[in-house]
Amino acid sequence: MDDIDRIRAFNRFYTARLGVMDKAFMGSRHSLGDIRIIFELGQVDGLTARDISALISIDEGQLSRNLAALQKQGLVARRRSTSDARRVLLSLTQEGRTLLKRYVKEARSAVREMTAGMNPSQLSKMADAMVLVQNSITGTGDIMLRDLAPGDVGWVLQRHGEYYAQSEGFDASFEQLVAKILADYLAGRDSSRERAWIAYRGSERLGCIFCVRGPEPHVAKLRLFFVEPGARGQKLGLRLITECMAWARARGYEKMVLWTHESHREACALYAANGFHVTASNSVENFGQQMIEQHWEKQL
Amino acid sequence: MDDIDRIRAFNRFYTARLGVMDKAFMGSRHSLGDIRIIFELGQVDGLTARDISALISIDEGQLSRNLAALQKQGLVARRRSTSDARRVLLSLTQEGRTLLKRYVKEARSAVREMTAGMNPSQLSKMADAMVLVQNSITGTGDIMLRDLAPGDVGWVLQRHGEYYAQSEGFDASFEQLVAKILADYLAGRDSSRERAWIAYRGSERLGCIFCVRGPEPHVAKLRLFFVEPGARGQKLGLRLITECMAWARARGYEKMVLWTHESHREACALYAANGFHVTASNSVENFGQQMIEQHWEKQL
DNA sequence: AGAAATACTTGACAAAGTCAAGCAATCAGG
DNA sequence: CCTGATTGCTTGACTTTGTCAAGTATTTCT
Repeated sequence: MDDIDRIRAFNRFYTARLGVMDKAFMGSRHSLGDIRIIFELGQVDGLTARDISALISIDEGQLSRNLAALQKQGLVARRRSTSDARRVLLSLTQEGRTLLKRYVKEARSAVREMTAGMNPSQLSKMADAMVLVQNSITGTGDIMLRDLAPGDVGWVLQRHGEYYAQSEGFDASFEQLVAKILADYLAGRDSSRERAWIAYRGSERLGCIFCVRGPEPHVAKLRLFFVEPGARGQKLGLRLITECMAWARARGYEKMVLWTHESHREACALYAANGFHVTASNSVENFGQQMIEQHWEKQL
Repeated sequence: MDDIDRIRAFNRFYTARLGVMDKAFMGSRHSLGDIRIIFELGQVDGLTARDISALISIDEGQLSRNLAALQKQGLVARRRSTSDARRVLLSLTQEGRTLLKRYVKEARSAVREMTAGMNPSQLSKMADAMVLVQNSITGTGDIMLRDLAPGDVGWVLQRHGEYYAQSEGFDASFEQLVAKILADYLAGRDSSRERAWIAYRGSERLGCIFCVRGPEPHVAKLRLFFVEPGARGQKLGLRLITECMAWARARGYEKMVLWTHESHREACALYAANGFHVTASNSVENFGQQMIEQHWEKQL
């Protein structure tokens, strides 16, 4: 069962689920169409008929009739636009607003019923997953950077371990090295000269980079640079490196060094594009793999 | 915007999305209802009309007419059950199967279109999230245990850091301690006397427990016991502890000790229920909090 | 054997969806 | 400022889908 099939299975499942929840409105004197119209008007005042038909994909003819009925019931007010007499600006009347409130309540309790039996943390995990689905499809949501927060260190370790095991076949000794780097960072951090950034969107972590003291006082070391595969192609790596270099420069460092492997093509390309150059390169066996390690540096 | 609202927002969003994807079938000579019937029959042969009406929530009268039409088109075969002459067993004809294949193809390409612009890892992340939503609602999926795999150590650190910071206000020194425990475990592990378990469901990690060497050779130490809040109430904690104790016993340990805090009520209750008793208890300040630490032990 | 339940089918309507035509207001270009 | 095109909405005519109740044949229960 590949991803496409999993998505199709979800679609089928959720179609049925939505059908069940829509039944919550049965018994009210309004159809689902009417209710959607009321919801839309509740969110934005002064929509035109065309706006609504585009928003909820309803036929304009149908909508026209629905609106006529809602107006007759005293729920919706129509007034001609003064600037363009073709348009009819729609809004909910006071009565309409009251009804909307009742429908919102019913919708919420339908959701609550669907999620009965879930504990609060399960519930917000599910809501997180839904937001992720929504953002994946619409491609929205802003990526931001922050300093380390609880759980971040573990995430850095987890993703380095997982990702490099999967993509380059690194063995457990790599995870061990990362664990040591992180433990050292946490234990003996000089906060004026060292810091880390986590890139995140909502509650999802998308990348990281660390700036730590190098071998000499005026030299900074870039470490643990990582961008989630799913978040690549959005210049996030560039953003992290830029941020890291700017911070190091501001703290008085004069040079920045880093250690990596030739096989990390994407990262190396970024380093090169940002003015780093290779100072040493030799073939070694590390983490159970034959590889070419590289030392890079750049004057800040 | 609370969880319920986020779920409602998702419902609205996904209703529209499903509507768009259903348009993929427009132009075929079948309605959505017909297509659903064909899909169901494609999955299971020999369904009765009632089965289908229950599966896809369609009125029996409607279904009866749909089936009559599909039979007339030579896509569906109806035969009376020999054991119960009221029932009509339905199945796809060869022609029906061919058509189904075409529709599956169209459905898959509609999904692909919806997810165009996503890279493969984003796509499977989204599919994972969908499976999580589905499992959250249906409550299904088996929880299993395994030894550490890449990424697990980081997850243990991440969740300990996050969870205790949030629930008990522990500061970063706790994360540091956990990092050290894990780094030590990875660096100097005696695999015949020490091991760890991760509880997981699908690609989601739900809990962990570690068994390591204690102060004396015949004494085992239980550490880093954790169950995701969202996975509690399913006896998973008990399962982890039982597994851990059984393993320690089998490895020749005679006693098991552990260190915890009184505030971890749920865990303490589990320890007590499994024959542990408190051997020492004193008030200390740890991780930025005033707390009562406890030493527990149990003869294996 | 007779009442009740089950598995459909049919008829009669109501509701929702679709399509094209129509009307008034506005815009764009000479 | 005149004219054809476009926009925003409405209306009519029609098809499709959804709903409810009643009907038939069969089976189950007692």
